[in-house]
Amino acid sequence: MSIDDRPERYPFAEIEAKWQRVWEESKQFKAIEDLSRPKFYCLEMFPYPSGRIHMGHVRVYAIGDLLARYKWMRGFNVLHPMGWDAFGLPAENAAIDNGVHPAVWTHENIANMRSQLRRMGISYDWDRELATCDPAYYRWEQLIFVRMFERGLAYKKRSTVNWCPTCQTILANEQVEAGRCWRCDSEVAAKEIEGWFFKIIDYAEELLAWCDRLPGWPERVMTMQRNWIGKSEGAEFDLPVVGRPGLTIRIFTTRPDTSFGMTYAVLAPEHPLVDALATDAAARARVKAFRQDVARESEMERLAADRPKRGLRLDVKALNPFTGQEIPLFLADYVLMGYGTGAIMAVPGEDQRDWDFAQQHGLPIIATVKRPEGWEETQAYTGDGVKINSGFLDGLGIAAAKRRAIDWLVERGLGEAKVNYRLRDWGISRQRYWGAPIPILYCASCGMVPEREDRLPVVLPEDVQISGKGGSPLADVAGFVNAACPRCGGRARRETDTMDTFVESSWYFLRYCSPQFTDGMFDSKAAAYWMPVDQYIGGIEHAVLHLLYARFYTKVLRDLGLATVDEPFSALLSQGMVIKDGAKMSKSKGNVVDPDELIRRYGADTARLFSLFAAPPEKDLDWNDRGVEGASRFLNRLWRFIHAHLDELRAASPARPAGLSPAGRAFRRTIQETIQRVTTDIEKDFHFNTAISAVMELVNALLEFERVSMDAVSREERQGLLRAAVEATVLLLGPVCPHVTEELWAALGHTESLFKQPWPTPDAEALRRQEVEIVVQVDGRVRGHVTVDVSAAEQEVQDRALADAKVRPWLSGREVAKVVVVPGRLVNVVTR
RNA sequence: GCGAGAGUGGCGGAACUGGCAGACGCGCUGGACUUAGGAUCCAGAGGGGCAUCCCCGUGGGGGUUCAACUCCCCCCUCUCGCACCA
Repeated sequence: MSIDDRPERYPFAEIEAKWQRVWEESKQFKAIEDLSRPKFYCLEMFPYPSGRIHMGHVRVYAIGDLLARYKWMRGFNVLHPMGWDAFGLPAENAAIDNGVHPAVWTHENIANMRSQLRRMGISYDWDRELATCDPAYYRWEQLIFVRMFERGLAYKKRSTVNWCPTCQTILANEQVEAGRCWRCDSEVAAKEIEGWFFKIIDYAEELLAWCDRLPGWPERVMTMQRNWIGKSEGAEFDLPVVGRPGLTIRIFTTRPDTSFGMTYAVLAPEHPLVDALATDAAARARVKAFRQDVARESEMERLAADRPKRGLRLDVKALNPFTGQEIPLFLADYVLMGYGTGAIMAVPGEDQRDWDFAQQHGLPIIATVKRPEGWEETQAYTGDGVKINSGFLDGLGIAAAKRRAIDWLVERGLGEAKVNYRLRDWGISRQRYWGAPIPILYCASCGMVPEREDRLPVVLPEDVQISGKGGSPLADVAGFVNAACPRCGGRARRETDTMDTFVESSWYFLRYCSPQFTDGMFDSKAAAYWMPVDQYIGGIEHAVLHLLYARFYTKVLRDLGLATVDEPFSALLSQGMVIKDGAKMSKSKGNVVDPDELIRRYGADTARLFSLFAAPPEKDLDWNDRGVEGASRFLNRLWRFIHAHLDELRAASPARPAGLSPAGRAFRRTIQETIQRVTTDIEKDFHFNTAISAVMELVNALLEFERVSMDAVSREERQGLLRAAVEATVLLLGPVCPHVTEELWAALGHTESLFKQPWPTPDAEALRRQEVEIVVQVDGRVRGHVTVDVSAAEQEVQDRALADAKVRPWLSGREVAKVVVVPGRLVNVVTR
């Protein structure tokens, strides 16, 4: 007999389909702007329509729905939308593999995933659904691109970029993980190419500053963003090249105080000045060979930071402006062209990398900071101390010496204070088809010209051959490429790169505020009402990718006069991965759980219950099929109980708080305590797992009370309390298991939806205890328990504890040195 | 290497502000019901000592305290992020 045929199971399939239909037909979760009510914008990261939802989706959408429904019940006007991050490479790959057009493939996948999500019974306002591949969506992104272009925030440059040979496109820095493509894991190569960039560096300072002003974000994510932005303060100044008047090398340092210890200087191998410095043919040949060497190596093995540093000594020397001494110049692979000025002063005494290099090349090392007592010169010293061997800086501390050194440079016109960021501008050009076209044209007479706003959108043509063989597929579409110049009307060529799909996901949360708006990106009134997102939920993998881009784009939109918020997401919940057997679910490992199968066998409510119960949301969730059984058993038990007692429950009148039996009073307190616990678990730190375990305890107590109360208490009291407990259980469990609870709510005789009920609040009177159990310890070990009146004086509690029969033997023959009384908790008797 | 986080039963995980470690669930053991049990119900259960009772236990070592999973110091292990960023 198969599991599915068990007659004991409640009819979840029927119930779930029924309530999904009811909610949809009544448009129960439709969000309408209403200034008289507090709003709550609950958003989960929208999915890429890959074809099927996976367990990670089940988890994140279960979390989001719990919060959304909870907030509904708390009286908030909730916006809870869903849509599709619909542009992207997999659609193109599917086209290459199966000959299906990316648009067709994408729309089929959306239809399939939409129906899967509907079967989960999530409280979305489906009327706000959007897909980013819709021209009605990306036209606004193109408009913003034009505005950014006009302000210099979008620009084109030739540069060395990250090239994914498999995806055949540029990647942004954020999309390279340890030298590999974030999507396909191929090794990324350096390639010199022209591409479009967004000037995110202009916002580096503000993005960093707000990292301290978003208390609703996990510290972990903020730390990652701070590190990614990588602000460093220091100075930039010129080193004159000896014997070459007018020729100087600009360097950046965070330690201008160590300038007197500069014993050589280093340029990045690709530094543009190298050609001017290597004058004769032999020197040029050496430089060329060295560059090739470095290029080959850095492609092969750049992961090991501790590999030996390679260097090439140039024939020319530079001048240390602080000491007036000549110092050798090197090319070395440990200096990067992409950071600072691509050249450094080397201070081996106080920088470990310079120290390593100096050791390998026999270069002098000078200490410019006094070492602590017992310091052995086996490595660079990077700690604090007093300046030595540093001319006018001697005797100063490091911080003061930095300021003095910068002043000195400024006075002589040699340099200035400078702030650098690790963050680079966001490369958004993709040499691929399935993305939003960049609305730029190239005209022989006018040059680079943005498309006229009244001609937007630049629609992505559908009749395209996708071969996957390099180059932008759009370049082969004559009808797309050849166009009239927006300025002079002459012949022009369209840009054939498309935008990074992270651009679409950088503003979809704004579009949800007014998804059908046709006069602009979004209706500013609607956005002013709904924004910012009050709770954003998504995976940690976007800690710097999407979450940094979205913050940047929101600030750009604000500065363009569109958005009214500084930050898009007030609070962020980063949920952990779903793993099984200790590993991330993947086809190759054969440990994939299919949500469809799960819902078919157990129902959506069970799938949601287990997803929320098995682990707190920020931790990885270890999927366990037996655990799902347990969740299912719990719902069945509740279902059976309510149906077995339906007549009693329906007939019951609320238990009167006064005149309850002691057992009844205790049970009533359990109910109220559960309400309290569940509420704080949800509100305080999203600990849904403990909230659910509290409800499970209530159900256990309910079954127990049902067993023992038959003879112990009056019929009226029993039925009233059973009803109170059952109603609390159903209400508290509603946001977790909405279908079965809605059905049970109706079965109890209610005619209005469970999700229109106010969230229960605990009765303070019932929570109050008359007696408390006090732990009695002797020398820190539990030896007994006494029950005392809550109002008992400390002395009385102490006397009772010392008199307790279990405690007394531990005191005989010992002298009581001290008694610690913690009111309401414990007594600790310290003996000598 | 730098930065962040985490180490608690056989497993997932609880434990408020320092106050009974192991809630809840899984698995396990025993029992009931049953033709049957992979359903359901009841009971048990960190490890050890025949045991009402006691000892030992939150990665390891030290410390503070009447009292430490929780606070402080040192060490070990694991996960994640960055990876020569001057």
